[in-house]
Amino acid sequence: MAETKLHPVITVRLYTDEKCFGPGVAMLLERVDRLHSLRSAAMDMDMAYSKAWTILRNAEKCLGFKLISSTTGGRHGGGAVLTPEGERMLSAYQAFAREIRMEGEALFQKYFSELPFDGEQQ
Amino acid sequence: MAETKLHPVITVRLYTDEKCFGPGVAMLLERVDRLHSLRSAAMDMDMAYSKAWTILRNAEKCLGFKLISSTTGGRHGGGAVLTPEGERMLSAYQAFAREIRMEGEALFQKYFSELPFDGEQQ
DNA sequence: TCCGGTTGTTCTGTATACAGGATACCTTAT
DNA sequence: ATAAGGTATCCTGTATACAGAACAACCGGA
Repeated sequence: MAETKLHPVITVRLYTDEKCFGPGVAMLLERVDRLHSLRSAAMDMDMAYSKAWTILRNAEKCLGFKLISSTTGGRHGGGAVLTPEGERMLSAYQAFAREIRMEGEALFQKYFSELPFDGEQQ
Repeated sequence: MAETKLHPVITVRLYTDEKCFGPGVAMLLERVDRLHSLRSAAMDMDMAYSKAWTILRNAEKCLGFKLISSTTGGRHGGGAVLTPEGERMLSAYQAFAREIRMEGEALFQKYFSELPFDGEQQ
């Protein structure tokens, strides 16, 4: 019945009082860094611009500093790039999440390898 | 503005094709183990019995084996206890999640300690 | 002076999640 | 018999999340 083997999915979020940084913000920042536009970033994730904007605004408000720097108008209508703090935030989060997930794979073996999760006994 | 310091929250879920085991199921199982009743477990979590039942049913269907063993009727109306597989699943998940979270605390220090997340520069 | 393409912001309709009710069944004790 | 209390299941109203529309502001270039 199980086409894919049982495997762990580890989600990393950063909180203060409320949730302020998670996979969604990280994906957005990564795309803003690449595409220099919040609109393009949202489109690339099949996400409404308004939602992307709300997510980022909330993260910034909660963290207390700006993650992206935007300009409106001009040659191509404007755009957005990461602030220095946004860049550091993103790379720290990505490295952190990657290492945690690696650790997770190893620990999963440790705790779930000898369990009877192959014999489907219903 | 940030009353609580920035800190990581790490969520561990187990998937096959779909999500089948996460913090919710684990909390339910822990309470079933303690209270010998799914109804009491749900009440203890301020969760509707029907939702608890649905969550467990889904987890069992997805994993391919039963997590709890129920009896109906009798002296106290019936009850539920963990199957041997349910017990092993629960303790493996709890140990796994605990160790991942410990690891997460340490890695958070490593990646986020020297970052300028104290000076709120707006 | 208008056009183009982006940001900033709000609003609305909808889809999904969830709480809680309603009902049937089950078995021991009274 | 019947009461009691839990399991098993479905159904419904609501609340939250989200997609997408709508519109103003902005500014370099034609």
